[in-house]
Amino acid sequence: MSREDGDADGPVEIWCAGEDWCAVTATASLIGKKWHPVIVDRLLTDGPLGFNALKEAVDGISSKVLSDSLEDLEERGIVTRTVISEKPFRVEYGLTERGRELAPVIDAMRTWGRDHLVPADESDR
Amino acid sequence: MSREDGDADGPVEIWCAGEDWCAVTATASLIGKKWHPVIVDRLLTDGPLGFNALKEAVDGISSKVLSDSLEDLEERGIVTRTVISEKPFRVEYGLTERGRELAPVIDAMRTWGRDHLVPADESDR
DNA sequence: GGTCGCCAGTAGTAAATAGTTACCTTCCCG
DNA sequence: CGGGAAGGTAACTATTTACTACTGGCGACC
Repeated sequence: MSREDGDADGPVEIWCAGEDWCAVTATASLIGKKWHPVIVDRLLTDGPLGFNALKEAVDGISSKVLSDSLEDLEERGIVTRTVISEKPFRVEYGLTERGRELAPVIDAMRTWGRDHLVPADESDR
Repeated sequence: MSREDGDADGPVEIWCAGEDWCAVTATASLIGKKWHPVIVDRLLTDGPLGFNALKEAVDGISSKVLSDSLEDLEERGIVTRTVISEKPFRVEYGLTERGRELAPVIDAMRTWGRDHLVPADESDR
């Protein structure tokens, strides 16, 4: 199962049903997936990571979901998967340019979260 | 079923499992729901809307999903549901201050989408 | 040369989310 | 009175996402 990169070097084709193209809907279909933003965030912060290192970094995700998510993100040209060594089989996940440009989105999310959400155990209610 | 507003006037309590609080994960759990960003976008753009007007604006969503989404967003203090008139029963959905502050996130999403995604029918492949 | 643990995942299944179709109630208009 | 708009709900199906386990290669230790 060699994940084909296909159109990873051009804009991803997504059609937003309805009268006109909707960038918000399209973007939501990419990062509106619970774990995708965190994965991208960790890759932005901690640079290229191996599978298990990324799993640790994301903290709470399962192997399967991470695997599926990475496959999805790779297909969409956001994440790169590089085989570093064959014999002691090692891979590294990183971001494409397109992925790195998601930084403002992730950052806006973090800012909003910091301002409007609180950890449950710190609450005074 | 009077949707209780509860903690709509304070930060929502969400705990990000693991060693430290993660604002990105928490925010993703709120807006990482396919339609939530678009709903917020439309409310930001077109101001307060009635149920069916919002359904038209979002273009593609079903009554059920819109209903569920609005309930969810209301519980989290992002959307307000105001009964405008009782006898010819009319409601209006709008954004709270917290909801309005999602604007930068939505905007970043729209910008990214415009730069990196294209409508399917415009593609040359 | 066995077995411990690290690395990179799969398999199978459960739970959540989204979508479909149908239907309900109250008004207002003609 | 009949039909349409507003604002949904109910029941069911389909799809997606998530979780618990487990596999299998390789290297290091003993």
